[in-house]
Amino acid sequence: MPEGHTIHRLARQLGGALAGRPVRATSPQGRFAEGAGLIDGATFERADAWGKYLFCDLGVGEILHVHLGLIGKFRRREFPPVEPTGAIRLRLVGEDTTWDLSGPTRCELVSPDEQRRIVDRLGPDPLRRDADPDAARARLARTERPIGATLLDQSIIAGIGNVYRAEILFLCGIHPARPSSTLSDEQFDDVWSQTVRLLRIGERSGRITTTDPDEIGVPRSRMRREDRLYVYHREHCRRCGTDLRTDRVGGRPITHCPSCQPARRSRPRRR
DNA sequence: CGATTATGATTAA
DNA sequence: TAATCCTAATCGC
Repeated sequence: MPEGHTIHRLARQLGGALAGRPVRATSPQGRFAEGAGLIDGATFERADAWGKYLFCDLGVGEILHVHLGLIGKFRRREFPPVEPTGAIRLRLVGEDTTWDLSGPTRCELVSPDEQRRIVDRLGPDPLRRDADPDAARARLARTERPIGATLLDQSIIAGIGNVYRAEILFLCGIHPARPSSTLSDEQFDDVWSQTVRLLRIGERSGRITTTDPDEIGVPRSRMRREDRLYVYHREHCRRCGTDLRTDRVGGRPITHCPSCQPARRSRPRRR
């Protein structure tokens, strides 16, 4: 679940459900008991997402920082709350909603200074209005690291994860091993605009869909799981049927289509 | 019932 | 690069 779109969606949902209202905070599992105690009874001011990082201001000075990592979930539960099942690090109960956080890599209270330090380490977030793609363009222009690796680097662009990087490179017709610095300006523009487009769809729908409904012949909302992606976790290219290839790039597996994303002479392949 | 897996990131080596 | 952390669903025996 958790790439940038998940966190932005979550920030919006938490804000919508809790902003301006008092919340009760507990740590049923016990591992965030102290922090929960400090925000218990406070008024939830706002939730904000930067890439995959979530910040909740409860007006107590320190700010709640949550990072879901690979397996974390922050789910809405039934109200009034019932005894949770499983390991719930943090439970927030508003006036009419219940939220359970499990499995985060980070759940902590940070000072505004620490928050600033975290955000300063991040590249532009394609889901934020103020995002400046030129900062990312400049970074990519001066590194030979493969584009497959730099797209995962949160200090260059914040919010892309393993599914989106594979799908973005597919849609742009770029081989994952291509040195970042060799992308043309047009290719960078294509990468950026596809990223913005796809993350927005993901934020709106709550799931990652990258395929074109017209190409699939089914509305996005009714697509089956195997129709939603072109290459990620697939054996054959959803567009051309070619046998896909999976390599390790940037320490994680990435699948690409040798036909749609040729290694050399690569050119964006448009529909 | 144990092993495996997952859309992440940091630390150690 | 590898080890490590966090949890729950799924799969094989």
